[in-house]
Amino acid sequence: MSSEPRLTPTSYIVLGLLEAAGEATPYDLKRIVAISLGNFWSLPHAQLYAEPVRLSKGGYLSERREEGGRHRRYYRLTERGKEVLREWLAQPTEQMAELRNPAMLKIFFGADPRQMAEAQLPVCQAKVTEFEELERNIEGNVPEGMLLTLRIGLAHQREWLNFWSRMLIPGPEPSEGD
Amino acid sequence: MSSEPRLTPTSYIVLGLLEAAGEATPYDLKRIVAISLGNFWSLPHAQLYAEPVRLSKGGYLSERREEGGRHRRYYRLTERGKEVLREWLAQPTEQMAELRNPAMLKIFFGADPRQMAEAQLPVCQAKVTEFEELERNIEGNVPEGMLLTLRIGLAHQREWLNFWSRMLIPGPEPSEGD
DNA sequence: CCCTGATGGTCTGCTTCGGACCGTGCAACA
DNA sequence: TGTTGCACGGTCCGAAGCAGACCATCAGGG
Repeated sequence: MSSEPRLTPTSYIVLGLLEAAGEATPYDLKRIVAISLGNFWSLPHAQLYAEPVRLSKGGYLSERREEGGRHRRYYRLTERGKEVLREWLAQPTEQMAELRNPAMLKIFFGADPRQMAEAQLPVCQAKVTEFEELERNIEGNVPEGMLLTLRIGLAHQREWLNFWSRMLIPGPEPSEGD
Repeated sequence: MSSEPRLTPTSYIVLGLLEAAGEATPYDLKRIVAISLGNFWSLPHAQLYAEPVRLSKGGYLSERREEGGRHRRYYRLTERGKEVLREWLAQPTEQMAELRNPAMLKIFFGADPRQMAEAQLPVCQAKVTEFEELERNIEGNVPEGMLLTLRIGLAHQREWLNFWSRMLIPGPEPSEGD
């Protein structure tokens, strides 16, 4: 009864989504991810097809197949699945996020911050706006946790916006030669 | 120069580090990463051994081997390596960072924010302190880009600190004793 | 001279990534 | 009324990244 396949973050994402959805196909999961979780934890859609297979084998999910044209797979949590999800949720973690921004990496190695800012600012601004709208739309009719994640996401996005904006302020000459 | 291996972020990290270092062994790179870049873009040390091999094959690095006991490999940028690095640095990118904080993921799926905050706060606080010290120590004697990345890293870390602190403020009761 | 621990390096198995590619059915339109 | 195109739903694969066990060299002290 111990670890058959080990459970990774991806596993818990699938479990978590299925708990909320009740029963769903990978395609459903894919769409849900696209409008929610994907904002801060993206994954290739192929994993949402592969992972449930692994989880079924481990007894965490039950599977039901459609007979008709597209043999859709419907997945649902088993008791065991619910249990491991509950345990995971109750287990605090000290792991922290990394920044991993490609533009930042370039700056670290000496790229021109202004040039990066010019590319980053528009997308960054768009993200902020998007998140703000999203927040307004979901406030009140969505679990508290999702709101919190959106808010912290927004806070970070604003921090980036701030950073990139500052890069563009025509400040003390970018001294070519000193 | 046939079958080029494609250049990934990891590749550019190695190239970038080598440009600064001149010549270095993977072990050198590993130590450099540990105290600088690793703060916001970590990688398993094994990659710092594997990647230079790939890069050498592609003609981006030259390799010199020690004769003695540990056949250390010393790497150095070739002209070609310098060139692709320069190109990469000059190329702005719109890609943005993801948040990917495991604690946040749990909260998204309904975990108790306070409980997570209790685990996150101490490490988070420690990071902030560490970064602040680091900033004081390197200010002035390090390339501008590295300072900038440290500063934005610090800003984000503070944002997290803020977030987790707020979670702990004894606010509208979620029942404490159950 | 052996033990221990730091230094320096290799290997392996699995997960994740990215994207190409494949059927099915519907809808536009010639 | 067929054909074409495209959105939907899904599969597959190779390459890159991750985690961590493990190995090999060397120095110093008992």
